[in-house]
Amino acid sequence: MASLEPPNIVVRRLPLYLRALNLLAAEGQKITSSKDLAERLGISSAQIRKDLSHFGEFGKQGTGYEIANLSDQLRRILKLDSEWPVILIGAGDLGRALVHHSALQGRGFRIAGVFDNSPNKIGQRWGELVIQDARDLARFVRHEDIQIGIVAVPQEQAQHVVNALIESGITAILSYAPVAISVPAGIRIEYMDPILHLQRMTYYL
Amino acid sequence: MASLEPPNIVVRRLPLYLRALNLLAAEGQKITSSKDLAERLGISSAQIRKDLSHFGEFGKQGTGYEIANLSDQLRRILKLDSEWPVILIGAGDLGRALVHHSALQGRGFRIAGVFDNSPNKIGQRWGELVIQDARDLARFVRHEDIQIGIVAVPQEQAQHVVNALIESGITAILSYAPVAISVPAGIRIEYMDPILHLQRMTYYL
DNA sequence: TAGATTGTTAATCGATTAACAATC
DNA sequence: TAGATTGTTAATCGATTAACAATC
Repeated sequence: MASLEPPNIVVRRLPLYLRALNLLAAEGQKITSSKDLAERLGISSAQIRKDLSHFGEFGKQGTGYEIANLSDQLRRILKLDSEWPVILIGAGDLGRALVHHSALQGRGFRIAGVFDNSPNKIGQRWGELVIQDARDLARFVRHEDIQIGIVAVPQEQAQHVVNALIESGITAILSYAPVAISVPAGIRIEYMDPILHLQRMTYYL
Repeated sequence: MASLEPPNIVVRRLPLYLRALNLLAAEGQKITSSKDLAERLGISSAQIRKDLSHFGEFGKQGTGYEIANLSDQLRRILKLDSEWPVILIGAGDLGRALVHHSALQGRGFRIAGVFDNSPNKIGQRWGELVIQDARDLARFVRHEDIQIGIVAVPQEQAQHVVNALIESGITAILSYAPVAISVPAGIRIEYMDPILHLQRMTYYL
C-alpha cells in the first residue's frame, strides 16, 4: 500500500531498479521477479518488494512483475515519463563528454543549453548546441522553464555558479566540483566525484 | 577506541571528511571541531565523533582537531598516504576529461596508463601518456603492479573489460558504464552514473 | 491442483543521536 | 578557573530481513 512519505533511501534505489529493468528488457525478457532482480543487484528480494510496496502493488503472486509495466510505473513515480530539459554550465572536457556521449538521451533528460564564461568558448557549436554566454543563463532558465542544472566548472567557481543557478530558479543541481556546496532548504544537490569513489575502495586494498 | 571492523558506511564517509579538511586547510584554518565540520557537511557532530572513534582518538577536549593532523590520519587510514597508480580503459571524451583535468593528482591517485582497442586511438599522445593497445593491458598491470582500474568504455563492452581487468589482477574498479556489473567476491567496484543522480532528484521536483 | 511469488507483518539488526563525564 | 569540546555510553530511531498468508 502506498504510504505518505517514502523514505529517501528507498527513492534513491528506484533508479537502480529502473536501470536493471531496462537491461532485462534489452535482453528480451518480459517477466521478472523480486528474486531475479535481487540477484542481479546484489540485494535481498524482500527489500525490493518492500521498497515497491511504498508506491503500490505492481506484481502478481506466483508470477512476478511484467517488466514493461513495472518500468513504466517506476518512470511515472520518478517523474521520468516526460523528458526534463537540463542546462549545463561549463563547456570543458567534462561537459563535452556529457553532451557528446549523450548518455542522457532516453533516460529522462535532454541538454537544452550549454553555458560558459570564456570568450573562446562562447559561440562554439557542439552538435546542435551553441555554447552561450553564462550571463544569459538566468534569462534562458526562466524562458525555457528549466529546473535542473549540471555544474561542470572549476572547483573555485562552483559555489558562485550554483548561487547564480538558484537565483535564476533552478531547484535541482548535479555538481561535478569536488567540494561541498551550500544550498538553501528546498534545493536538491547531488555530487559526482570520481576521487571520492576511489578513496572509498583503497581502505580495503 | 579503534574497534576491529569499522562499518562500511563509516569508511565511506571518511573521504568526505578528508575533502572538507582539505578545503579548510586551503582557507588557512588550523583547527576545527566536530561541530564546525558537521555544519559544513550537513550531518551531526555526534556522527563525526563516533565515526572517527572507530579509528582512534584524534582530538583534544575543549579545542577540537588539528586540521593537518586529522587530515594526515585520515589519509593514513584510507591508505592514501602514497599515490596509487591507476589504469584507465577507454580513451573517449570521458577518459580525456579524467586525464586532462587531472583531478586525481594530489588526492592519492595517478593515471599510470591509458588503454583503448581502437586503432585510431592507439599511439595517440595525451600529455605524457601514450594510448596503449588494450591487448597489452594484462602485461602492464602485472609489470607495474596496478590494483585499480577505471572503466570508461561503451556500456556493451563494460562487463567484458571488467572481466579482463580482474583476470589481470586488478581488485578495485571504478566503472562509468551505467549497468550493474557482476564481479567475484573480493573485488570492489564503484559506479559513476550521472543519470542515476539526476533520477534521484526528479521525484522531489 | 501444486508451485511460485507477491505484499505485508513482526522481529531483528544496525545506525544515529542525545547526553555527559572527562579533560584540555 | 570557566568554557568548550572530546570520546563514549545508552537510548532512540529507522532500515532490513525473515516469515507467511494470500493468491495467481
